[in-house]
Amino acid sequence: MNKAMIIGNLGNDPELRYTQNSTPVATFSVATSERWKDSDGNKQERTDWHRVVAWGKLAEVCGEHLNKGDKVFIEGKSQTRKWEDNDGNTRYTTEIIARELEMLGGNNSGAATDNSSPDQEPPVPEDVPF
Amino acid sequence: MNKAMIIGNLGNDPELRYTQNSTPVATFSVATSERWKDSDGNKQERTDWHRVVAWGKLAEVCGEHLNKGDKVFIEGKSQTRKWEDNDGNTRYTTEIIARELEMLGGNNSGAATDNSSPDQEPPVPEDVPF
Amino acid sequence: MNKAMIIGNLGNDPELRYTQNSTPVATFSVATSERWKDSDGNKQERTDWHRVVAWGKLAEVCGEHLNKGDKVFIEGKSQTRKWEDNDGNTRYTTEIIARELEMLGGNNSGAATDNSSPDQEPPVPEDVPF
Amino acid sequence: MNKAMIIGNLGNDPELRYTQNSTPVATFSVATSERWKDSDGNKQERTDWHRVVAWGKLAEVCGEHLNKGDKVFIEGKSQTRKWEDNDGNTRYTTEIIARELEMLGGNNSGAATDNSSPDQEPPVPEDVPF
DNA sequence: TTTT
DNA sequence: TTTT
Repeated sequence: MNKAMIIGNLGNDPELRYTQNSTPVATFSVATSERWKDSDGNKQERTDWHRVVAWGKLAEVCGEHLNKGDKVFIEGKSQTRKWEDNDGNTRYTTEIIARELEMLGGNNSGAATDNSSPDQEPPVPEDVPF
Repeated sequence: MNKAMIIGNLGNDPELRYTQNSTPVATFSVATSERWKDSDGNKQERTDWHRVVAWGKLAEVCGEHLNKGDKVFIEGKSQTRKWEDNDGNTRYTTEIIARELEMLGGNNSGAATDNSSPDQEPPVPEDVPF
Repeated sequence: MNKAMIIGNLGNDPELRYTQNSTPVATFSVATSERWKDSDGNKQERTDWHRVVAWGKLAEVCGEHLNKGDKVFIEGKSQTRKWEDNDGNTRYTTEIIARELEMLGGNNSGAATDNSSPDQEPPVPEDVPF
Repeated sequence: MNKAMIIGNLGNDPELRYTQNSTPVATFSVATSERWKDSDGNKQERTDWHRVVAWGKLAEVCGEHLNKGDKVFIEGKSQTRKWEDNDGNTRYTTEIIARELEMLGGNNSGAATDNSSPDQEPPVPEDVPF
């Protein structure tokens, strides 16, 4: 078993691309938050960002129906990919490969704007058996 | 919600350390495997490695009772930590922070030997609120 | 492991009671729905009702903040209780004993009205170790 | 979402039957156990029995490879079925409809013997869309 | 680096 | 980068 489940909000609009095989791939980030009180009784908060990858029909559903800010439930598996940065260093990126997705009614108010050009990102996922 | 659940085998004996606060921390890796047939009917297999971190009493249980090769069920959350490698590059490592652990009866035959000195590892997790 | 996780809507306001021990207990029902297309391409829908029981502080949170129609995520374990109906027959009721609960922003519009007096219900859960 | 996950041991050999549609159905029971210390420091233990139903190909895998005593991980959904007992009373039975199953290496020693003829059981599950 |  |  290798199972990841998150409920959180999209930090950006899904990016929908296609592999050389014409398989649709959607990628986006989801933030989960936890709140607790520390030993001094002060409120603490932590946000974790999860990279999510969806393949096939699910990727297209994401591309069409998900927007920045939306709250979603995602179930999938956690996988770590190897890639090389510009300096030839080996890097690892862990992603949730989505298998199921439930929209939980989000903050669709206002136009979602894609956040582009981060400094350096891992490459687009390659085509793999689903 | 931010939930990770895996069933897999330990790739090494847990390393048990203590933060400056004397909080026990155990770290180890767990392999999950999936097998499937590709479109040509050929058997495929993929192994994913998960870094696991346990805190407090659970860390001590891991240090005492878990060994390389053991099969375990682990439930926790997925968190990504930032660190700097020797060249001053920012790196990210995703870990499962264990909350529950169930031993599933593993391969305790033979002495488990710790695998030491990988090229470069992320630093030991810092003391954080549980 | 014995884990139940649902995302659904409350069918009634939680009933908050107290055991002889003064331990708070909240009970309510949650509906989950699934939709699919059958082999003839017709849309099908199925709703499942889950009895949920919360104990202690979580029971009080439920009593204060949850209302009929609210959408929630609930994690807990599934337990089956034995009881006797009015005719002395042994009956079984399966419940989710909640451990974690996340409000997902529901249908708070309008006054929530409790659905009362079903024909025959299982008795209130007894006081048990948490 | 409606998700049930258990790790436990089979209380009996799976019963494999076929619906009028020739769809295979396997049914069996799985025990999960929890152990804890009560407020007086005494060890307590509780066993919960879960009725599991598998359909289609998964049912056949269960019929062929699972035996009484085996340890398994099961993932599925929780559903409650209505039926009538011999006195015409409406009864409800909650089952886990399995979607995934992982064998965890169990107690295959000795011949597994089916436990037969309980007083009164719910009828065999009907054929439903998967 | 594990295991089947 | 999200959300409450």
